[in-house]
Amino acid sequence: MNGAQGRPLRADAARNRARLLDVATEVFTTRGVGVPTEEIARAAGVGVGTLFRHFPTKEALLEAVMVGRLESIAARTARLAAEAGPAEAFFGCFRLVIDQSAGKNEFARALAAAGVDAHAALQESSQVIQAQLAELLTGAQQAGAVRPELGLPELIALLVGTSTAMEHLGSDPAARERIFEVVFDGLRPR
Amino acid sequence: MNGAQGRPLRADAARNRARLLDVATEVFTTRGVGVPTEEIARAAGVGVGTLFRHFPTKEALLEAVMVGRLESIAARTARLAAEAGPAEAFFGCFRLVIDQSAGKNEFARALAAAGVDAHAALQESSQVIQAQLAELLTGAQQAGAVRPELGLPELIALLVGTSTAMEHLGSDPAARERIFEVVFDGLRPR
DNA sequence: CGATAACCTGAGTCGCTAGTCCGATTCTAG
DNA sequence: CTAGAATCGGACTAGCGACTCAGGTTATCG
Repeated sequence: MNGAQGRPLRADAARNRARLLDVATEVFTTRGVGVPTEEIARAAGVGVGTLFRHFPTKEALLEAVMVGRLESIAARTARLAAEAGPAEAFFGCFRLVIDQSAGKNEFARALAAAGVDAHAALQESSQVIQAQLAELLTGAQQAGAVRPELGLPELIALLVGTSTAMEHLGSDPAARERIFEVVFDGLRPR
Repeated sequence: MNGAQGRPLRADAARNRARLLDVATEVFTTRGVGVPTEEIARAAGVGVGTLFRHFPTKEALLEAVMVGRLESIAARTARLAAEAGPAEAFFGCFRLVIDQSAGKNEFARALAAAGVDAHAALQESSQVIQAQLAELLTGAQQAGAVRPELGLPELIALLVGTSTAMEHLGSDPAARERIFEVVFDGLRPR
């Protein structure tokens, strides 16, 4: 994550940075991006100054959190894609992305709203995932498991949409499953 | 909307109120709820004082905008439901709600975030629509056009999700149509 | 065990925005 | 046309939250 630029962080600094990221991920995900920075600093047991030393901007903190989540998703997706046939891999990854994306939509909005559409680091991880998704999609399409007329933009829109639908459903597992059935059946060829 | 309480508004006051609502609807929908109140007042050609005279709170303004949109949707839904068979009515209203809901999701969030979940006026219009949707749903299910295991919560989640998916697609009509096909096919019985 | 550079702290600054207040400005009844 | 009540305008206040800085603290190296 921290590309090991220049010199290594001092031990306590590295600890604080990691703690900050953990807490921020937790807080932003469960309570939204509107939570004040000071509260995150307190929850991590450091002063605001420390937070801003590591992440010069609230936006930078959001971005770091986002990159972490994206990288985690990319890793799991890669593993899953290697272990299953085209159809299972595709639908399995669809589920995975949805399950891992609680609150992620709000992040993306906040970042998009705050100036540049997406910074370099973000765009990179994002493109890794998009490439994976594209490959899964064409694989599943060639296997006859997904409608051939769909492209990557539609897939992404459906992922975001399904994620939002799940957020509005609370955590009733049966209802979630019904949503998955609707979407998956709709994705299959006529 | 303004339930004709007490005395009628003075002519200029009524004009200003309507203008304010129009502008707010436009601005909030296209640029999000973060736009400062003062900007809305200026765009409507009045001072902030006037805005706050008519809507004592920014939240109240949001709510008024929301109620207006909900009422408009409810009216169109009712018309459409009366003029078509169960299946056409159901799918037609689904489209209608999606088309009319640009930016509405953000409203709902903002309101939910700002204190009480939904105020009286909002809840009323919202329940009108929910009742309509419930009726359309069971009608379509009895006609065998929609999977019988789906309930109103799932339908609403799908509406919100589809709306979000559309937002992420820009305005490419062909792609929008493909999303509709996926969702509609998924809604039909196995 | 110092010496020193890196790091931490948190009160304070700055900018932004929701909401107030009252003199100035219409509208409308008669 | 005129009184006067309703309405308007927009400078002003209050409060919040992102970000800074002048010390005090601590890891690390020789």
